[in-house]
Amino acid sequence: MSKNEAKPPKVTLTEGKQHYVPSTIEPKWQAKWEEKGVYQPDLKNANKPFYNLMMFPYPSAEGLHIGSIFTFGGVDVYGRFKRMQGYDVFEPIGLDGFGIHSENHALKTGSHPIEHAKRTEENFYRQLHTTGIGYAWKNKVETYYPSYYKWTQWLFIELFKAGLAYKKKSPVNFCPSCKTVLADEQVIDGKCERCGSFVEKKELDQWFFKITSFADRLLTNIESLNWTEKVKIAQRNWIGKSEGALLRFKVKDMDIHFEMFDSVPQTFMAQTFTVIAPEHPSVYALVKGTEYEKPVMDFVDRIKKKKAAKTFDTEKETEGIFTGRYIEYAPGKRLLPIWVASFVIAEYGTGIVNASAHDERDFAFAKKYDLPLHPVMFPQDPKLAQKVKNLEFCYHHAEDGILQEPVEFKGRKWGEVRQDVLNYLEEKGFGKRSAQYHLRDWLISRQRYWGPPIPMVFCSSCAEKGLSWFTEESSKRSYRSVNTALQDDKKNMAGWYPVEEKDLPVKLPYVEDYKPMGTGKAPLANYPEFYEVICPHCGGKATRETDVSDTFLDSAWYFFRYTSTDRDDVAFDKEIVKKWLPVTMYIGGAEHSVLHLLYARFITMVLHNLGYIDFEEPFARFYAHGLIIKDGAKMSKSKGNIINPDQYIRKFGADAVRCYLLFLGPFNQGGDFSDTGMEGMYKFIKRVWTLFTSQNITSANLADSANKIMHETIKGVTIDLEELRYNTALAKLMTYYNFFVKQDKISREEVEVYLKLLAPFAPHMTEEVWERLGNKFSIHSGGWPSYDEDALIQEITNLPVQVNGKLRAILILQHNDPKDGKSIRDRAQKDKRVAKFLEGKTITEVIYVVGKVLNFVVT
RNA sequence: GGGCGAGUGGCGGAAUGGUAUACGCGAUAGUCUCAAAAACUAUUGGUCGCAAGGCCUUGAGGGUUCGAGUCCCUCUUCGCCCACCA
Repeated sequence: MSKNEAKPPKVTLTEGKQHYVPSTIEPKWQAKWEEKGVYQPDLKNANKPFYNLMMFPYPSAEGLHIGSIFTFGGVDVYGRFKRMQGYDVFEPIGLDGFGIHSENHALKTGSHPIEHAKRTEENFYRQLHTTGIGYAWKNKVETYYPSYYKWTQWLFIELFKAGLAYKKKSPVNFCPSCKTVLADEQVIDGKCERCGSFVEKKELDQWFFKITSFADRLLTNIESLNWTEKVKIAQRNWIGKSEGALLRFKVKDMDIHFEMFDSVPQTFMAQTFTVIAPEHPSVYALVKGTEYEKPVMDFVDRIKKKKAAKTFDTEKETEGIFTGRYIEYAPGKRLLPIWVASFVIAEYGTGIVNASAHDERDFAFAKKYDLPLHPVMFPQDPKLAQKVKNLEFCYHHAEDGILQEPVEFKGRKWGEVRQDVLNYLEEKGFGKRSAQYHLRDWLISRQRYWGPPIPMVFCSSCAEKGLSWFTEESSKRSYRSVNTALQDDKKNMAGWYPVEEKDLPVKLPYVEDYKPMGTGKAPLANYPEFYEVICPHCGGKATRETDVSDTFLDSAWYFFRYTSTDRDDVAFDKEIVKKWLPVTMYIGGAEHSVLHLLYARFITMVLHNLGYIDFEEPFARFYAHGLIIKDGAKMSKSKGNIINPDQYIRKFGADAVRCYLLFLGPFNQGGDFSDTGMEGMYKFIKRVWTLFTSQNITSANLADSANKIMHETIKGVTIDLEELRYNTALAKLMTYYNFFVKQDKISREEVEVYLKLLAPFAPHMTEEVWERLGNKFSIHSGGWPSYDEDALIQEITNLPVQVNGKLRAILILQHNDPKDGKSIRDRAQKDKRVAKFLEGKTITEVIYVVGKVLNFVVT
């Protein structure tokens, strides 16, 4: 026989051949699974609850794209694996449909958001049903139905009553195109996250959640979470805790004191001037009635306008103006001129700070306006030190910089002196240790239509009397306030009352004209029939809040609701939540690292504080999946590279599509989509089908080699699945298949084990073959195969032999060959491939790692 | 500017410090066929060689080690996130 002549395969594939037609078997099993409730756990009585959750989808009207099959499929593989291991897996699905994105889409297509949502919902669920994912369909949740947002509103009220929701005028990010306010997190490079327009600053009355009062707990709890590390890092950075000193200074000739935050207190003696943010409320007080009033206030106006304008580049345009005032700087016994400076951030720290020669921005500012500088820290190199003295460059953050002042710290290194300086500042009474956070309060109100109306009522006559829910109702009932430091905010809430729980939900009325107005008022403000109400306290005329809440609030608690969709008397069933939460495995995109994940943690902490739940972290484990891209770019409508999965599912079946996507690359990385590879995966599924549906299965015992590879594969696939390494798990199954094809016969045991290992990946095909083999329904609720370590012992092992670390030969060792160093060494030296390289050399050392390698070191 | 991560065949990718390139795609040749497709068989990092076999190869350079894709340092390219945070 010549080399290339075709050999018939050992296992005949033509005999009794059954064609693999996914389009008939897939819908059949989807219907049966649902009918039998295979994926519908008994939430009350489950013994081994496992909450396997996919991050709340926010589907667009176009429906799922191929990337969704990757992520949803990957989540499902894990759930199916856990279910087969004997867990009661709860894998619910729903959709997040409120929000600007949907509303904008409705505006664009000229339909009403409600109709738009209905269409999206229908399409979304239709597509999802074709994927065969093991969802608990009875527990669906959609955020825009009153049965859901009733409880979103309830949550708002709970936060309000706890003193965690407040309203205040504030400069906010306003998108002129979306005509709404955006949270800081939704502004990217000064542009709107949604539409890309440049964001403006506007002063508007807004509702906030006091997430900052949880900053420290949100930060410290991160340590205990089993989350993808980069997401933990992103959260830490976002919370942005900075420790340092809070110092207090008096303004010369005025009864004004300023507190200032200094995160680098080591060089405090270098401070020579003070800079204050243009937006700082005290700027006017400093200059009022002086010759500086007009120029300074003009300057402030100009900078404010510039900042609001789209072209302001903070890097290049540092500007300032002198106020004519001075800080009495006690530590240095000198006066510091106060300047208004464009680069100072009003919202960070206290919006005013002393400046020194050891900060780059301050240094540059001083050079520009010829302000005094007084370096107090120098490099060890005398030449460089002289340059610092001459103010040739800014010397900062140098671990081994030597301090000269104050005398108490003369000669000590910057990097070692921090704690001592902080103690010193406290002892001298200049200030105290303090921490600042980058995290801001959560701006929760939106001047839009498509969201849950904020369930609050304002009564102006109560407001005049200083009355509010806090002065009236809360004192009648014993209501535990979460935050006792909010007395001032509570006073500012005069006139506000939450809607009574019995009157919830405040339904979002169907209105024809839902377009945003761009006036700072929401569309509902045009509908007196909506907002005109009776004050719950005095019975007078009052008005409803017409803003709606941020869609991130909808998604900050949905995982509670999934467990209790049958209850309309509570947001969630405490007992069931206790049983199922925290979520055992949460899988989602890393792009939600800070927004959704932080808000969900915050809401969970609040519910914990209010006594509703006994845990304070919602997600025990979070795994960030990767993205499927197309031609190197993220799929997006604007690029026109969105791939619709429908055609592929129709052609290749859901099993092949999801296996292909998961095989592309590691689950936490994703991959680039191409349809050539999909054909290959389809062929693989088909080959497995053909092999197992042909009549070659015997009841014979396994050959030793077959036994070994079976146990090897069970072990490998089990470990890979636990780590969500789907691509390598599939590779192992392919290798195992390649082994089958070379066998004369296959035993029933092998086939069953193989089908089970493949079942999480290809649920329909394996279920069908499982049934054809006469097994009991369903493969997915049957057990997961276990492996036997003893079966993994190698009969024959290969031992690489190296000379100076270079591979020269491979020794084939039988199971009972002597494995001691001497025997192995003797054998290796006799091997001609090795001997050749030892000839004429002196062996100085022999490294032998049992079972791994033998290495001769020669000279 | 700061943080995180990644550079491995034609392509996607695999490798607890111990046989680099598993698995798949693609490609080439063959069997079957009137032919094509499908299916199956074989080959497939580069290079020298008839062969046996040799040499080279994980972005570049250095280091640690008996041994480095893997650990350390320098550089470089790319990706993502944050960014006037005192």
